[in-house]
Amino acid sequence: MERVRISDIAEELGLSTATVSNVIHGKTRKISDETVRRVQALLEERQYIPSMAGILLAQNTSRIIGVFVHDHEKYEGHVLEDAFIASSLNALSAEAEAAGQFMMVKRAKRAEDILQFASMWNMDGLVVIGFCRQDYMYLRSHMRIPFVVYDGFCDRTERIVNITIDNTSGGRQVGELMRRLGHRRALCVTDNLEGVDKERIEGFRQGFGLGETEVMVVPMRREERRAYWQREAARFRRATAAFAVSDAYAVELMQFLRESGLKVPEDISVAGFDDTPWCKLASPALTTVRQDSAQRARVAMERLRELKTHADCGGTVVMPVQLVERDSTAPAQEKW
Amino acid sequence: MERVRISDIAEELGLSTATVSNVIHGKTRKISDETVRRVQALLEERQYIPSMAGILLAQNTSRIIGVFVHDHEKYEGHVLEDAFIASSLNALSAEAEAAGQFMMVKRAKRAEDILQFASMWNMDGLVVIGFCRQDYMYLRSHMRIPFVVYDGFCDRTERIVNITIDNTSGGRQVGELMRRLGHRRALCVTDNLEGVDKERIEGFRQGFGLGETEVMVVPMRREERRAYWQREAARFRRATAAFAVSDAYAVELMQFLRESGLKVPEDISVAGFDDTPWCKLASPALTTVRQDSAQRARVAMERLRELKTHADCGGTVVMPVQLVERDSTAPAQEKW
DNA sequence: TTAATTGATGAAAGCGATTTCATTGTGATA
DNA sequence: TATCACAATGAAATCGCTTTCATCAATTAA
Repeated sequence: MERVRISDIAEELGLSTATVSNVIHGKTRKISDETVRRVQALLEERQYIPSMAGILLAQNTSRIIGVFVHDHEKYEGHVLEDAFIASSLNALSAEAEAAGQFMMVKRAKRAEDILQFASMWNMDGLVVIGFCRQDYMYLRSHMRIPFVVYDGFCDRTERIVNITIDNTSGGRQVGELMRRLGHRRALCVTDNLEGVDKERIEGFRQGFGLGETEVMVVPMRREERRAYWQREAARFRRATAAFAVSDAYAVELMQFLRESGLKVPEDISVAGFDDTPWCKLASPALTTVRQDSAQRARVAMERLRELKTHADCGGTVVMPVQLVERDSTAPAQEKW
Repeated sequence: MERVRISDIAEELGLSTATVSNVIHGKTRKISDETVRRVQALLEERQYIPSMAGILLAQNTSRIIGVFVHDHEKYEGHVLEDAFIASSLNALSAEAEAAGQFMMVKRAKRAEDILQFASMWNMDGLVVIGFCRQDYMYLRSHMRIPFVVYDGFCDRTERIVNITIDNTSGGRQVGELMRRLGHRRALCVTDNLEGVDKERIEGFRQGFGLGETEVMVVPMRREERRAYWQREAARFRRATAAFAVSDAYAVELMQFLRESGLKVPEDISVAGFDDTPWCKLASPALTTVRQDSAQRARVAMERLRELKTHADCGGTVVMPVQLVERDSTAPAQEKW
C-alpha cells in the first residue's frame, strides 16, 4: 500500500539504485544474470510502480500528450460532447495507449492557457483542435513543445503541422451527387463563412456546377436557430437540395423541414458532413461525408513523434474523405 | 523559451529560493512588501511557469483527476464516443478546470491498469466508470487514492462511494406513462439483465403495473443486432409500447420499426433512456429519461474532495432523474 | 544594559528517479 | 609477479520545487 521506491528494492538486495534502475530499463550496462533475476523477482513481489514524479524530473520528459480543445462558445460549454471531438478524443486516446503515453484533455479558450499548461507538465506533444491561426502562430513562437493542429489553415512557410481533411473534395462530392440527381437550386447551411465550412461550401459549389446555390448562415446558438429556421422557411420552398456543413445541422434541418410539412427526400434532398454515428439512425438515414478520425489521430501522433527529432518540418496533411450516400438524397422533383 | 526556474528568479534578485517560493504561495511566512513586489514583478517579466515535476516530487500530490472508462467490448473500441460518456467527460473536465485540477483520461480494461496508472501519477482522485463491483473492491483494498464510482452497485458496508442515478424511478416513470396512455403489452429492449439496465426494466415493470411486459435481450454487437431485429420482428407486432434501456437502442429500434412498416408512435410507442442530444432530433422526437451528467460530475468531485479528509465514508448517492415526454409516445391503438 | 521577541531571510534536506563517473575484483597477458 | 582489460557494481550529482530549521538584525520588555 505504501509506495515502494527503487531505493527500497536496492536496499533490500544490498544493491545500489543505479543497478536497480538499470535492470528496469535494460541495456545500458552489463549486469549479471543472477542480479537481474533477483531484482526482477523483488520488483514483482513488492509490486514496484515507478513514480512519474521522479521520472519527470530526472529525464525531463513526461510522456503526456495534451489534447487541447477550443471551448468555443457555440458549444455552450459542451465541446467534448460534439460527435467529432468525442470521436477524436477516443482515437487519440487509443493511439496514446498504444504508444505507452498518457492523455491529458483540456478545454481551453486562449492560446496562453495551452502554453502554460503544456509547459508546466513538460508535455511530450500536443494536439490542438479548433483554435485559430493566430493562436497557432503564438504557440509556434513561444513554445518549444511539438504540436500538431487539426484543421489549421496554415501554409508551409508557417512551419506548423496541420492535419486536415479534404473539405473541398467532400463538398464537391456532395455537389456532384446533387447535380447528378437533377437538382438545380441548392441551399448551403452553415454558421460561418470561414475555415473548413467555407471550404466545404466552395467544394459544393464546384461540384454543383451551374446549379444555383444560396448560402444560409444560421445563428450558432440553438435557441436563436429555432426562430431563424422559421423566419427563413420560404427559402426552403425554393430549393430542392440542401447541404449542411455538419451532420448536426443537417439533422436539425431535416427535423425543421418535417415540421414545416416538407418531405425528405421527396421534396428536398439533404446532406450533411462528418458521418457521426447517429447519421444512419436518422430518418431518413442521412447522406453525408465520412471523415476517419482514427486515421487522423494516427497521423497526428506519427507527426508528433517526427517533430521530436526534426523540429522544423511544418506542412499540411490532407486526409481523404468519402461520400456516404444514404436515404436523405433522391432525384429532384420539379417544383413550381 | 528555455525554462525559467525559481532558482533563476532568486538568483537574479539576490534572494533564496525559499523566499521566492513563499511569495508564490503566500501566507506561510512574513515577507516584506518590497520583496514581494520585486519578486512578483520578475516572475511576471520572466514569465515563470512552475514545473509540475518539481511540485509533484516535493509535495507528493499531483492535482490530477483520473477518469477511467471501462473499455467494454460492446463499444468496439469507441467508448469515449458514447453520448453518456462524452457528456460525463465534458462535465468532469469542467469541474476539474474550475477546481484548478487536471484531467487525465484513460480507457482501461482491468482494475490493475487503473491501480498502476493512478499510483504512478500519484493522482489526487479517480472517477471510475463502467467497471464491475469486483474491480471496485480490488481498488478499495489495494489503493489508497480516493475514488468514486459511477453506477457501482455497492452497499454501504463496502465503503465505496458510488454515484448513481435513480434508474428504477426512471423506468417507473416510463412505465407509468405507457400505462396512462392505455398500453397493455410492452417490450423492454436491453442487452443484458444486470446493473442499471436491470433496474430500469424493473422500474418499468413497477410503473406499467398489470400490463404485460416481455424482455428482449439483444446482442451487443451491432452487426448481430441487425439480424436479431429481423428474426424477432413478430414480437413487435404484438406489443404497442417499447422501452429501450438506452436512447441508442431506442433510436435503432425506431429505425427498424419504420423499415418493417410500423409507425411510431401510431402503431407502437417507443421510449429511451439518457436524453442524449440527438433525442430531440430523432423523428419522431424521442420520449426519454433525462440524467444530468453535469450535476453528477459536480457531486463526484465534491465527494472526492471529502474523501481526502475523512477517508472511509462510503455510500451511494442517488441522483434524481426526469421523464422527458416527446413525440415517440402516444395513446395505444387497439391491435388484433 | 541585557535578554527576549519578532520580522525577514538564507541554507539545506528531501522528494524518486536517472546517469555520470569512480571503484572493485577477476582472469588473462607479458 | 606485475599489469591490464573488462565485467559488475557503487557513490554521488542532478532535476525543480517545498519546507524545516537556522540565522541575523532590529525592536521591545525587564
